[in-house]
Amino acid sequence: MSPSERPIPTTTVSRLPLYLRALERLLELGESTVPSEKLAEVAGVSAANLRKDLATFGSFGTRGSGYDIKNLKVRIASVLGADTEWKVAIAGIGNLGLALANYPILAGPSFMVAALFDTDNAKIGTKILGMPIRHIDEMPLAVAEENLRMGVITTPAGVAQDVANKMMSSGIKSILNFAPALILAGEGVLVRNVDVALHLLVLSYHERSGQNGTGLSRNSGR
Amino acid sequence: MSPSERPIPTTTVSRLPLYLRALERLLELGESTVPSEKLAEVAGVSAANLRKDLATFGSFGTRGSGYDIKNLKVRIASVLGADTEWKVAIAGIGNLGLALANYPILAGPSFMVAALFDTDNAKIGTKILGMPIRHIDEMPLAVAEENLRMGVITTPAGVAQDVANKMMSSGIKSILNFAPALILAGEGVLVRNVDVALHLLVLSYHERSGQNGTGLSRNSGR
DNA sequence: CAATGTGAAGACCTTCACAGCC
DNA sequence: GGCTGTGAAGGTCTTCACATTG
Repeated sequence: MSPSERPIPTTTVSRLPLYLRALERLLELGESTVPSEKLAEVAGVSAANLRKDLATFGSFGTRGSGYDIKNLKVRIASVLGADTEWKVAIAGIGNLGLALANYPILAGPSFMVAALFDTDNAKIGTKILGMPIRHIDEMPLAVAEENLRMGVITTPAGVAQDVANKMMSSGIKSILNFAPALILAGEGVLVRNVDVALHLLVLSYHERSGQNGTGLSRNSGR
Repeated sequence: MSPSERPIPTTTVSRLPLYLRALERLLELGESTVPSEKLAEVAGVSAANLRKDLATFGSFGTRGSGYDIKNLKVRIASVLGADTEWKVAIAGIGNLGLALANYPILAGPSFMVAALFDTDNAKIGTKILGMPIRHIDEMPLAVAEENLRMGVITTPAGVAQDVANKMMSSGIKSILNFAPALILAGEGVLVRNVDVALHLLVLSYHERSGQNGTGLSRNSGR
């Protein structure tokens, strides 16, 4: 448990998960070592950018041969906190909430869906994956008792801010918001918006104004 | 149909949908005009940033009173192409694909789910929202015949690139990828990754390294 | 000799601050 | 007077290019 490294630029942080993915793919392909050029290509960034990113928290390449994949993977995972298991709460158990509760990655080593909340009395008490759907008013207690650290909002837009407020006042500082609504976050709280409509509008601009993409895939990060 | 304005920086494009959202909220509140200061606050950006963004494609504020909300909304919608209806195809009709097919925004004025694809014979032929689930091999034909312009990938990671390739070779140039996989895009193709795991990893870093957020909500864009 | 790590340069983006307009 | 639109300044991020190292 490395407590706190030197602060890393947000642009870099948003690319680290990409590198993790790329490293995983390379491992699957049976590689054990990789030069920045290749890793950058798989991740969809420039080699210089990749090296600068890695340099912000250490230097663990070998000149002449590149990076040891397993080693780098462990290192990045540690920086990101992916070596810990974070307990995630989902609020709003409709189609999307259900889909996410069953999402494979959320069942991976780093994240675990540990609580489900809704306000619909017809749903409360029902069990999903062995977990009962609880009323959202029970959130403060549940967060404290079960050490829930992240919240996912999959409610309708109208109540998204209320739900976010409830999460924040319960002590949750990291929120992933799927509701098509702008969320005002409190001090020290990080909200990542995964707003499908917003993404589609960016794609819409791309369609409207002809092809101007570089061909590289970009993440919603930032 | 304004054909092609002067190119707009991607950072600006990724904020325009936020402004659209903010303007909608202000309209609901009964406002009809708004100064940059207020609009920026609702959208979660700085006032100067907002004004610079708008300046990239025109100038339609009124000094002394601000912006006419309806007018600005129409203007931004036009720049983004949100005044057109884009037909969206969804590939991978599992929990997540189903949830998105039923997603309210996709039923809004700008986007319309017009085709569903899968490879599971048990699902093919089944109707969702009146639409049959078709085999993914029918995609090239469907894209051409029905003028599908955007693709949403909600398949397992393992086949995501194959599905993306199929979309691209069918002529789709705008892809929203929900699969936890890196997608290599062709020339002129824009892929937006909505990778839940990637977002959670960024949140994980935030948790790990203590509160360093500004309190402002940021979108996945870029 | 191949490939990293990194100053320096360059590109891009945001903020500042104010002239100009309603 | 209030507020936009915008040059100029300030920051931040990315790319370049190369000295350095295994």
